[in-house]
Formats: sequence, C-alpha cells, structure tokens
Amino acid sequence: MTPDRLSHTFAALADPTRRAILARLASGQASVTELAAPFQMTMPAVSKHLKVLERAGLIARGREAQWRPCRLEGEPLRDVADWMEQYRRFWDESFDRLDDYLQSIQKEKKHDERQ
Amino acid sequence: MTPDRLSHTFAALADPTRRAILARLASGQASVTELAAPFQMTMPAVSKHLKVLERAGLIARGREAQWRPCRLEGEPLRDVADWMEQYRRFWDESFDRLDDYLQSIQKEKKHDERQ
DNA sequence: CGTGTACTTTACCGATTAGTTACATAACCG
DNA sequence: CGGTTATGTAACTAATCGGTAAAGTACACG
Repeated sequence: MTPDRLSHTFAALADPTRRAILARLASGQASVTELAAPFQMTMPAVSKHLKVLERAGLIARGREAQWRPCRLEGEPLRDVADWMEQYRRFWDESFDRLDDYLQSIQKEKKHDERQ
Repeated sequence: MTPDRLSHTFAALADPTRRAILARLASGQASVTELAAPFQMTMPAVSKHLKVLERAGLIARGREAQWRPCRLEGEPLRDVADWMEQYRRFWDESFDRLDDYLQSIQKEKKHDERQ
C-alpha cells in the first residue's frame, strides 16, 4: 500500500466513472455539474471522484465565479506509458521480431526506470 | 463500479507488490514461494495478490507436482495501451503537429481560465 | 502409511472506498 | 438584503481490500 504515484494513478483509473470523466475532459474543460450530468449518482459522489482524480494529478481545477472548471492533466499517464513499455513484448504482437526487440532495448535506455 | 476488464486490470496494477510480482515474472515463470521470497508478507497474502492478478488475466498458473508455477500474460495490457492511446496528446510532447495544435488549444483554454 | 513441502482456503480484522443524505459555503442576481 | 445556483463537507453505511493466523488440500518421498 505504498502511496507511490504510479499506484495512485492506476487506482484512479480503475473506475469506469472516473475514466468516463477523463474521456469527457479530453474534449475540453467542464464544470462539475456538466461532468455529473451523464451519471445517475449524486453530485457529492462525482465530487469525490474528482477529488481522487485531482489527488492523482490527472485533473486540475480552476475557479470562475461559482463554477469550478476541471481540465485534464495527462502528465501522470506518461509514467504509466513508461511503465508499460517494459512489458510491451508481452502484448504487442508486431514487436516480437528481433529488430523490434532490439529497438525496445534502445527505448528502455532512454526512459528512467520507475516503479 | 462495473467490473469491466479494464477496471480489473487497472485495479490489479494499482499495487506495488503486484507490480513487483509482474516485474519478476517478466524474466520467466516462477513458483509462489519464489515470488513470495522478496516480500515481508506471509504466503497467503502473496497468494491473494496472485489471485487478483489471475482474475485480471495478467498471470496464468500451471501445475507441476506440488508447485504452481506462474507466468505473465500480457494480453490485458494491450487494452490498457489502447485506452492510453486516446490520451497520448496529453502526455507525449513529441507527438505530431495536429496534436500539438490540439494541445495548444487546450493550453489557451487554461490561459483563459486564469483570468 | 506417515511426514514434509507447497500451496490454498477460511475466518477474522482494521482501513479504505463508493455511495448516500443533510448541511455548509460561496458567488451571482434582483 | 434574500434567493438561487454551483459546489464542497460531514456523517453515515455497506462493500471491498490488504493483511494476519490457523486449518485444509495435494503431492512427493521414505
């Protein structure tokens, strides 16, 4: 239960409601009410989800009069992508040729290893 | 809380112990005892982690006498990679010009919001 | 057969999570 | 000022999670 950043990111993404919120924010910023609209749950529930996303660094919130517009912050996803790279040969079928594998080694050297 | 596959995968990855187990399995299959060795926790705890990973489809278990060797199954990670792709422009700075343009729109919105 | 080894299952515990309702705060609008 | 709108906080609940100890299962070996 180390609260490392990668764990926070994965945990935040492990909920379909939160992923739907991110999908909405990918097309531009939105208020909490706008984000809550597609769901059956109450506003406080959505507010909590936003808190989780914010804590994971996946969204940032501004302030505009009585609205608190949210926008997507993709930076934590880079850590996920970096982590994924180390397993690419296990899921990317177009990657199992030798030269591709050598290329993967090259890429791994460019990234610093995180866990 | 739809128990969709992607949620299961992300949830399984949201624990450093389980990610360490996957890292170990990336270099070849191992028995439960071998996997448990680096950790301070008891065997049943590791067994539970393996169950979570197995349920997420990230590992598969064989049977060899009294040993139950585990091996990594990367397929669910492809779903993660596919999901990630839709957000690439938010974290990959070396993306193409179209996405740089889209990203600049996003930044302008951030700028507007600060005023 | 009995004993050891390699695990799994069960039962429990404390912490966290995802949701609720009810209330509080904050800003605009007449 | 008072009312409406937008959002956050508090308190509660049920379910899940990560861990434990103890008992159960399955196989190998002498």
